[in-house]
Amino acid sequence: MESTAVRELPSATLKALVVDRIRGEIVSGRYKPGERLNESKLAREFKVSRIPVREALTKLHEQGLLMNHPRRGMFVNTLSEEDTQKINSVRIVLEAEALKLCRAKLTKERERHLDRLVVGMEQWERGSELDAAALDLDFHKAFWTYSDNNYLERTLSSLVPVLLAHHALDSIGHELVRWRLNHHRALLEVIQGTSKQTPEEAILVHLRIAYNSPERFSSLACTTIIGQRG
Amino acid sequence: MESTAVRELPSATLKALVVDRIRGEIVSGRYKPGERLNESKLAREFKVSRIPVREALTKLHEQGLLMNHPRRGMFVNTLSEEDTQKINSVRIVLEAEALKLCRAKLTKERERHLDRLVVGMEQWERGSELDAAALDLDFHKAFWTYSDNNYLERTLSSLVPVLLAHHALDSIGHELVRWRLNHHRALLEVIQGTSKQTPEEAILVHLRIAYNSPERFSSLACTTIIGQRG
DNA sequence: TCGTGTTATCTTGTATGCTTGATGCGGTGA
DNA sequence: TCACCGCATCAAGCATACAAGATAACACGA
Repeated sequence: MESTAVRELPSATLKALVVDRIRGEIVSGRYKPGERLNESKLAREFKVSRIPVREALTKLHEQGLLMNHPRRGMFVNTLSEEDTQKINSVRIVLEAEALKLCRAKLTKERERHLDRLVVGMEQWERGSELDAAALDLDFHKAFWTYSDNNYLERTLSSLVPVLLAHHALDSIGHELVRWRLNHHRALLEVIQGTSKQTPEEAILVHLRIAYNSPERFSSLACTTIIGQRG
Repeated sequence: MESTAVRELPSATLKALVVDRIRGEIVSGRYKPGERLNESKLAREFKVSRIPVREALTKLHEQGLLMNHPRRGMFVNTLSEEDTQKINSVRIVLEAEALKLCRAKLTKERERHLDRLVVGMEQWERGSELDAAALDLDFHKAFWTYSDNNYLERTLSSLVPVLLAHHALDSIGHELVRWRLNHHRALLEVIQGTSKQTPEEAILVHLRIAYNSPERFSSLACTTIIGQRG
């Protein structure tokens, strides 16, 4: 257990370092869903006291990566199929909104930046799935930012990364990852206004590449029953 | 300074009590926007150690009620006009979605509950503005819950209460508060499907009662310029 | 008089030790 | 044999103590 102590790069605060470290362990799969995280044990492991660890755990809890069983401890959150669908259902609404706003506020510079990100993804070859997830997230975060509404951005940032933390993209296979990465070109076309799809359609198609029924807990799943009012 | 110690009602954890207490002080306006909150001072005031206070502050920070200037302390967040508009712009999208879902998942029992809440608001007479805000929030939280998507509910819960924490309803006058409370009947009719308004229209009208241009940073503000695609 | 460097002091960040509540095991009785 | 009660054990919650960064005031020099 010669786990590198956390003090290496002297950064702002130990808490932040521990947060990054633990998140990394979860995302990379070393801490598995359902596993219990012991404060003292982590403190010994990271060579810090329990306080920064404790605060890091509560932060990750707020972000939804951990479950808290009071006076019992923190557990790595296990995301059920329904949870994933519910998150994606909210995501559809918010990302569609972000696409519209990004389209309305687009500048040449922003367009170039988004294009660079898309090209980067199209050039992805046989890299690791983790890299793919990172590239994916980079693009999404970029157009969230370009919505010019930082609350929209913040909301999406607190919602979406959890999905990627559970290896959602691992199991869908290499060619699907490839397809998904390429599909960001379609999103960019929506932003540029050169697409025939509505933002809702585009983001729905985009999510369907990696998930089953991502719209299941959204109003899109109800409109056929209820009528076209919504 | 005879501030009641916090140990009165023996609840789950001191941290939770301190969170509620501080949030109350902010909402009630005793801690003013921009004011600095001193850990030690609060600890003495509440007769607890700094740890629960510290953790409470970080929690309120995550919720957006406080700003954190690292190694400097926590400050009561000051919400600009733009911030309010940005939050409301996200809120429109999410609450419209919640209305649609609630409509699709409506049961007799839920309908009765929502109706009771509306009646309660219609009977509000010359109570304090704080009570009005509480009633308001109760109704909204109810139909968030009835969307049957707890992630949608959580997202709204992390976004909306901040608005009410800054006396947004104080300055709009008694008759406007009355009007706003009564307008929840319109939202209920949307949920019941007996309204001629779309959910988006209804929630937009609803927010316009208390706020200026709540849609300013949403796609609704862009459609007239960009076209009817969105 | 103004600007800069130094220091005093305050406050957050971190460490360690104690308390309390929860869990699980073993013993006892039916 | 099974159910229930008590006790040992352990980890989270909390308190106290220490360290380090930041601010602001003051003094000194230009």
